[in-house]
Amino acid sequence: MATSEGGRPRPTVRERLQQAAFELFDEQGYDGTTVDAIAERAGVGRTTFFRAFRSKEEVIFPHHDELLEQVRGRLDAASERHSLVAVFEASRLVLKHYLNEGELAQRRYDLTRSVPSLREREIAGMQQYQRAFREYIRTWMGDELRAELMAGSVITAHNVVLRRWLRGLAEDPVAEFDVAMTKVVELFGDRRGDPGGAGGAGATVVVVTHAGDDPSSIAGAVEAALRNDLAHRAP
Amino acid sequence: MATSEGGRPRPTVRERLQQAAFELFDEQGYDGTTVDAIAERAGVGRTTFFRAFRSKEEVIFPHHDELLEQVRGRLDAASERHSLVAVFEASRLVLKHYLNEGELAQRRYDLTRSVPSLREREIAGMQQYQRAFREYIRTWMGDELRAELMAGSVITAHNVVLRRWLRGLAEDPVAEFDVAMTKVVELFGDRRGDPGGAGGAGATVVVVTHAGDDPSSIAGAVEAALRNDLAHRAP
DNA sequence: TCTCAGTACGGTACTGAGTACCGTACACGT
DNA sequence: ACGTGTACGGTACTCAGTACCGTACTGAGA
Repeated sequence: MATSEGGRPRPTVRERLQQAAFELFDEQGYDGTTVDAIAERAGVGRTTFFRAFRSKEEVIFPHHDELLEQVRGRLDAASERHSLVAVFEASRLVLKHYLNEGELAQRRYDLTRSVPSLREREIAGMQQYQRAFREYIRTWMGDELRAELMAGSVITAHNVVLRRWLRGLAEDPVAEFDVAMTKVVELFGDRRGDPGGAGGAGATVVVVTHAGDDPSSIAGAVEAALRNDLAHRAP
Repeated sequence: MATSEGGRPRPTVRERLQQAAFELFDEQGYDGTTVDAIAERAGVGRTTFFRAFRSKEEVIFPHHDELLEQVRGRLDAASERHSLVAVFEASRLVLKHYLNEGELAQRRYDLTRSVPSLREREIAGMQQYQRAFREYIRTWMGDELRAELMAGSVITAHNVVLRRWLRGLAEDPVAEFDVAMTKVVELFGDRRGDPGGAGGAGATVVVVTHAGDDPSSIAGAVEAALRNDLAHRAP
């Protein structure tokens, strides 16, 4: 259902609302657009809008809750032996989600940069990921402060790469993500005599975190990551 | 003005509103309290409330803007030679602000833990400090990612100590702050061959960051910091 | 075909935050 | 006494979000 048998799939109410909303945001700005106007352009009633989206902001952050659940699931499913890899895979999950959103992510980025309330919302959302990471990391790492610092660093590294991609500065964001995560590992996993340390660091981890992906892409990603890494290392 | 000559200083409208607001928050919760109710209990009109506070949330985060300005000022005033110390002093400024707030900080903490919208607000506020740190650090440190990670870590370390104090777990939060910042320095300032590195690490920095404080308290703080540090270091 | 239940939708009315505007009282300096 | 600024209260408005009700469509079973 929601797609008639014949021609192109008929957009759902939710999709029509989202389309109308972003059109109006472009034309009049976020604050200048009322929910009534969105519903009217989508050809539905105001009530229907609030049935499709819990709030006006949720039009812009549509799949946040599901993604958060996926992240938690990925972390919970990980065995204790591969905790660090689990954190990487989970944060990579977030990055890939944004990459898949494509244009929507870009438009949201523009909006969050210009509308303070949306920026707050986005930050708060990121904090939820950080919270998930933090709680998970703390279970395997004794040090509370250290776990907190690492969780924050994972999120930060993710955000740096994501922002670069959103600004069109990153040709291969996934490779950059691996480089960034490698730096995080160098920071946290490469300690002197620390017990409970996270094992090896550097390019090895890059390969491991690619485990769930298409094998043919691994070689290229590693190559790009190493090239990037070397460029940063010794100038 | 605003204090009559004679007995105790007459509370300003702003103070009366804040008092009334927190009373009602305790009695009925944040969402269950309307601005009308706050104004009524304070004995003023609704309009006056919005003249004293820009929003209902601002009753709970009253001096945020000023503090942010102080942080920016402290960073801008720092000479390039002591960048790391400037970051520490600025983040210490934030911590001390909360410590000085005393009971208000505790009540806000309780509220932010139970009301999601307030938690978002608090997180967004912290992000502004992080932004100030990030932009400052990036000017002296070439590496964007590294600056971002460090700024995030400074904020995180601050928050960990602050939360411990708010939960009544920290006897000497300032000393714990110094320990936490020392760990951050170990993480970021103690690199192998990195140029632009942040010089020495460890307890030395603790002394330096105390430069602006009462000299008599330095000895005790250093002693406490070292004791704490040793307890964490070799168990 | 009729009926019944579930669902999806629209409409109305309400609460509450935040804004704009106007009127007024009470401080001052002259 | 006379303006003048300022602080305050009141009214009326916009808009997000909620609650509730009525109705049209749909599909299963008799």
